[in-house]
Amino acid sequence: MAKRKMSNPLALAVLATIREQPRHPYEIAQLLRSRHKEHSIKINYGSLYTVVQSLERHGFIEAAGTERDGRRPERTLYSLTEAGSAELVDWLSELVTEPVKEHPRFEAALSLIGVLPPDEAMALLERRVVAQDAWIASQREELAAVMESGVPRLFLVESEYSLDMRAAENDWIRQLLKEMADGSLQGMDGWRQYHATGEAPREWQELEAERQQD
Amino acid sequence: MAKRKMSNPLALAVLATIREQPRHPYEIAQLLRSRHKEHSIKINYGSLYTVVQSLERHGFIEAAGTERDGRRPERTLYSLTEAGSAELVDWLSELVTEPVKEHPRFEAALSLIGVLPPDEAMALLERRVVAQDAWIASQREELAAVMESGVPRLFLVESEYSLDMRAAENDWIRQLLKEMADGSLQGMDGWRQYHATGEAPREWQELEAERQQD
DNA sequence: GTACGTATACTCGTGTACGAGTACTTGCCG
DNA sequence: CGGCAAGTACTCGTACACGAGTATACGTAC
Repeated sequence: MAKRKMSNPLALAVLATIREQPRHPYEIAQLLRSRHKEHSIKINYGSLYTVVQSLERHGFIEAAGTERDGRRPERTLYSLTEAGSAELVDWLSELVTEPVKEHPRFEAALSLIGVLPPDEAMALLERRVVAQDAWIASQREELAAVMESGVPRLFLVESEYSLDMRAAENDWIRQLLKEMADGSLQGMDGWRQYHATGEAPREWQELEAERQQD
Repeated sequence: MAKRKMSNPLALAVLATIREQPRHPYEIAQLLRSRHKEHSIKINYGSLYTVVQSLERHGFIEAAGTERDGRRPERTLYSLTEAGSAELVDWLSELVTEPVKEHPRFEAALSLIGVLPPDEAMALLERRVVAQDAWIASQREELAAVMESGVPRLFLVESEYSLDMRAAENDWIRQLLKEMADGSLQGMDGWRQYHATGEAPREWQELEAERQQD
């Protein structure tokens, strides 16, 4: 499949808000923030204007005149083109359907965790769990308050998703810590030995040699 | 806390491999790939050389001479500096401890899912679940094979993490689909009405007006 | 009426990711 | 032994993210 012309999900959000009615960039940012979308989509002014220009260059939006509020600077209103409407639905459908390989920083950290001594690593993982439990609790309260105010859950699914995935991660880490502590995670002995002596266990070196043969 | 000088986790991986012994960039890429780190850390030649140059500029690594293999081009070996060693441990510790706000594309898609008609959205989510179940199953087999070959689980935790988080996401989506289907997800009626009439339900418009007052 | 803080609206220089390319060597197969 | 494909080693031009800044208007408080 051909690559998409746009890559930043902020572009998708811009298309979605313009689809409702023509808008100018600053207003789009305000609207996305008032809907608390900044938690799921990065919203920076620099990126926003770059994205708007790129959407226009690709024919997904077009200038639909200017307006002004009092004696403030004029601002350009953008409206959605037919191509833009199609791109919005097509790209959104693709993102809903196709899992994308992301590279979370925690996953990168896990892949290098052997660099840290075992006890140190476990202490840090415990701190992560505690910090994340606190964040999860406070976000659940905030979410409950927003639902209390009448916002339908349909508009909060991404926040629920984020929260539940963080909770799932913490469950996973607790299980990992348990297996590290009771030694059932294979490799714990070698890990300790490596940090005690500075030498990788012989069987690790042999494994590495084998893998580089592939 | 001051911002880090490096931002790309690939830099962390470079530091970790150079810490074992001095290496040249192309070899670092080969080594990371032989260890299957490309699943958790993006490895592109262009990025790699940029990251190596940046690490050198910040004093985390330094050129430690050149070598050549036959009549191939000479290549520069890099070794870790004391600052680099400290940065490796400090940055890795931070990534293990501190949850980072990421913006997965699926979360962005969820935040705009109302743009799609409900039945269409549900069908797409079902396809995602199916595709991801298949990926999870095939990755579990691959993981089992790698462990069968003797690689300790310590070197596979990031793959286990990735798999288990994908499985957790699928469980979450199945639950969401259930609540969408039985109507217990608040907002389903309004969502259907919106796509049937093209008009947002009155109570949604009133809510939005309130929220923009904040 | 003035001062000042906040809002509105946007820009630009810098840093960086990276894809596709370059140049040459080596090894394998016919 | 020669041709060719793959490997080795790296580069560069382009695209874009974005932080911190700019300029001006407006509203509030004294």
